[in-house]
Amino acid sequence: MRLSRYFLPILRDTPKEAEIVSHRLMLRAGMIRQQSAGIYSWLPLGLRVLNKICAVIREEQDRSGAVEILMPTIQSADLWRESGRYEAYGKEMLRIKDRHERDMLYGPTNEEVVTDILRSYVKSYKDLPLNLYHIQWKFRDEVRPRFGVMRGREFLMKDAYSFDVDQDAARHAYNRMFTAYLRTFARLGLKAIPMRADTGPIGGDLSHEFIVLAATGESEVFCHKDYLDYETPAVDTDFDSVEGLQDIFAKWTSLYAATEEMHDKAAYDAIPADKQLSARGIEVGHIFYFGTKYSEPMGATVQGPDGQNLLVHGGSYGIGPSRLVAALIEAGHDEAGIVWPDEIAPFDVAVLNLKAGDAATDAACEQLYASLLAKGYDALYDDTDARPGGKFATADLIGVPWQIIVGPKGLAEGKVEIKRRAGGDRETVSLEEALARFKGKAA
RNA sequence: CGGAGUGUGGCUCAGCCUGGUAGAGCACCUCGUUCGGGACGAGGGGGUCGCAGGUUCAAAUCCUGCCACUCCGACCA
Repeated sequence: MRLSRYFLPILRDTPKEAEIVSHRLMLRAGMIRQQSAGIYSWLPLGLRVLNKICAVIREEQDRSGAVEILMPTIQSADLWRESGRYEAYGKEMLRIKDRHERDMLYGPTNEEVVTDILRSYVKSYKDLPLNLYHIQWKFRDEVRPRFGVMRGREFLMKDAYSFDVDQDAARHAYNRMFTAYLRTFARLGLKAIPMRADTGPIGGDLSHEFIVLAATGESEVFCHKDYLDYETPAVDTDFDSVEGLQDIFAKWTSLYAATEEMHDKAAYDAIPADKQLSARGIEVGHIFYFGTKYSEPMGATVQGPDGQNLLVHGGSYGIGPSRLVAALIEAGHDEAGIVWPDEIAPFDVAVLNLKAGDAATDAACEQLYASLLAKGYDALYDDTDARPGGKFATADLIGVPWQIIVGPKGLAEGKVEIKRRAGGDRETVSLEEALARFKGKAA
């Protein structure tokens, strides 16, 4: 992308409403624009990051055996009356009427819709297990939205729904998502610790929140320090192995870890003092097993081998990609701006032309830029006539992991500079070497 | 929903107390000089002062009501 043709509205001043660092940086880097309390437009840079996060989530959901669908944002109140939640949900649910005065709502979650899909098509135990997920915008009319996209009213959510013939099978489905979540957050460069959680209005008796430790987290959390050193389940994890996944689950739940609501002071005090970890945390994922809570009132059954109708056992599993953008910034930033994990950065590499208009620097930059594109990189070419200092500041602010700095002085000796965003290490190399250094995105 | 604030050009803010017909910096446009860590000079464009009503010869400024947004708390798969 040529910066001169892109839409990147960088702000030099920090908008006054932003209190926490992720919100400030998202506004300054031109990633989002607030349209209303807790409701945001995603600008090109923000959308790139959001899409990259979704791509990682999709890969790990697919790997675990979940199947992607897409359900609507607007739902009929009738389904929610069936489950009993139309009355139970409260003012957080945005209720609307269509032109025929029919009660509709903007979905805060999708258990009812997905259960309706399941009961309509799935009639045999042979069709289970099944896990359907989608990535869709949700709306919850929070009393007090805050912290930018960290706690918005409208937010993107990946929600998966598992269906199984009995509790044991559902337990395995739960472990699959548990494992997929460990892998997803690790790939995003986050240390997310599963903690026993309250099940809230969704109900059920098995639930974990995945918490990222961050100074600006919304809740207080307590856990055993050893979790920080636990290894992420491998890429070749067998998601069909009941024992294998149960082992992973057992290991990752063996030590104490709880949020404030579930905190057991006695159990925490029993941890050796040097292993106690009390910190603030951001909830980035939440998984539930809720049994027949929805299948029973909504009549979702399959026929078993003996011809009997069995109520389907369900679970639901959520990750908030839009909140993750903020969580990643909270976890990765410095004075100059955002430091993304390489896989999530909006651009892989930037070419900074320090003197646009100079024939030699233009030619070298064009060559580098074309080469990077040909090798599959998301490359950003700053071909504007901005001051060099501004170019450095912009590239650092938006967090481009690799920056190739091309100016007339260095070029006179055939040299360019390669800078690593994280840590700021710089290296002067020949133009040829810079070209060779970036071998291809897959490599 | 309780408490506290804020609304003035795209952004950050001054002006309000003590009414007199709107300013600064950044950003933007033009020209020139520049260009290796957010340049400089000259010229220029852009504002229903959140909205409505009231007081007054006169309202960004005073009064009333409303709206929006922010922060603290309660709330929150």
